[in-house]
Amino acid sequence: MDKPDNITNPDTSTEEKIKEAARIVFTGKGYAATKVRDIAAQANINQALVNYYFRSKEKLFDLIMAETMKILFDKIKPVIYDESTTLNEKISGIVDNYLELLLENPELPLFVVSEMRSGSDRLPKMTGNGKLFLESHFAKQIRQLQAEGKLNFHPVNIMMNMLGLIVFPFIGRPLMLKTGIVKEEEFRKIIEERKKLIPLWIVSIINL
Amino acid sequence: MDKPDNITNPDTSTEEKIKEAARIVFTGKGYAATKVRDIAAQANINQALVNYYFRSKEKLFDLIMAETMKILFDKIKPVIYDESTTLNEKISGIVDNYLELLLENPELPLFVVSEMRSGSDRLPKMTGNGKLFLESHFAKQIRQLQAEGKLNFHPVNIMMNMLGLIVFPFIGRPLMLKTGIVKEEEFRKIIEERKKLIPLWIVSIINL
DNA sequence: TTTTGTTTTAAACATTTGTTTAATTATTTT
DNA sequence: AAAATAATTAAACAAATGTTTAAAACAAAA
Repeated sequence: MDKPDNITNPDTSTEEKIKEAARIVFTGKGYAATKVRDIAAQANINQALVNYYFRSKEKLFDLIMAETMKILFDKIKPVIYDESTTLNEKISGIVDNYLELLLENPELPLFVVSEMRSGSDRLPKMTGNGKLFLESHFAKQIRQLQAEGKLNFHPVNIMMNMLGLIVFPFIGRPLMLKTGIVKEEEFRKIIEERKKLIPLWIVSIINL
Repeated sequence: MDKPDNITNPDTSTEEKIKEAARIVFTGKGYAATKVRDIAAQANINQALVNYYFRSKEKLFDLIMAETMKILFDKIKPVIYDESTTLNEKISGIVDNYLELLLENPELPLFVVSEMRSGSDRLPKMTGNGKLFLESHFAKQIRQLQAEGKLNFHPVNIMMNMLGLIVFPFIGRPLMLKTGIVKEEEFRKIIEERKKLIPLWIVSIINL
């Protein structure tokens, strides 16, 4: 019988253990606050192995960041490029997919935006992703809406609102917990509730 | 005649210069990425003076963070405690006040939430601020709404949505600029537009 | 003016932290 | 089994970074 945790199994290989540990520590604390020693400790391996497998802290970070961005974009790409669905269906799809993903990875939004500060270097090329969105069927449907005069504001507001409503609870979660405005147990329930509500809200906003 | 930039003028005193420089660098890059040397350079003073006036990087940071939180809370306190205004008026007041403040200080939201990560220590007591909000007239009016059965979801959603709609554009700004979804020049115009729109959106959401 | 106290400076210091090295152990190849 | 290659380790290294020091410059008081 095959050992499921064989050395050849990439999921338990040292390289993969380091990547997974790096993902956890980087997304939890950000690049600057993360020490290579933290990653080694999290992975339960010798510190030198981090450099042995990934050359440098920065290279490892770039890898994690690129993978993270890919996860985020892959999650909506099929939805926004689907030419067979209505705008409303796409909105529901985006909300569902993202809230599900974020419930599993609550630190992702804060991780991405904190590393994307104005003056920051070490940023992956994002222009491609921007184009990818602007050329989507979703974007086309919004432009359509605007062309028909059914939109009373700048179309980018739709994007801002949707992302804001989806993502903000996760970004503000530590703060809301800290201030006692929300309790830990309620949070998940509230997010589940929002899965149904946000699409209604967005549509209501569009048709205002 | 008095010199406006006299040595006794607290605005140009060394201590104040350091504080202002620290505010700029901390809010721009976060605690971990900020070097004491960065602050000294930004303030055009000798590095040792930072420790001379503020003892340690951490003490200086705590001061800046506390002042920042105070600015943020002072900005809405008069609005949410005003017993003579309607809920809708309060919403408009909050949106106006915050968007105005954030147009002047676009990095504030990202600064606050990045330093408030789940596992982070070095956080100011926030329970007081939470109470401050929950005891406000604004919170009372929302509970009232709920008691009358006019609210079809958890009341905290109102808070999440309002803050999300106000704050997210500033949090996502670097990313949106980077992806090319928004151009620098449009941003301010869009925010100005949102001053009128967000209150409408919130009210529409509440009454859904 | 002399003295005293405060502010500023350059340098040194100690610690943290990313990276490298050289030796050891484990695995693969011949 | 022997040789070669790869993975792992503990230690060392070098650069960075927060903090301290001791002297100099400056201002205030006597």
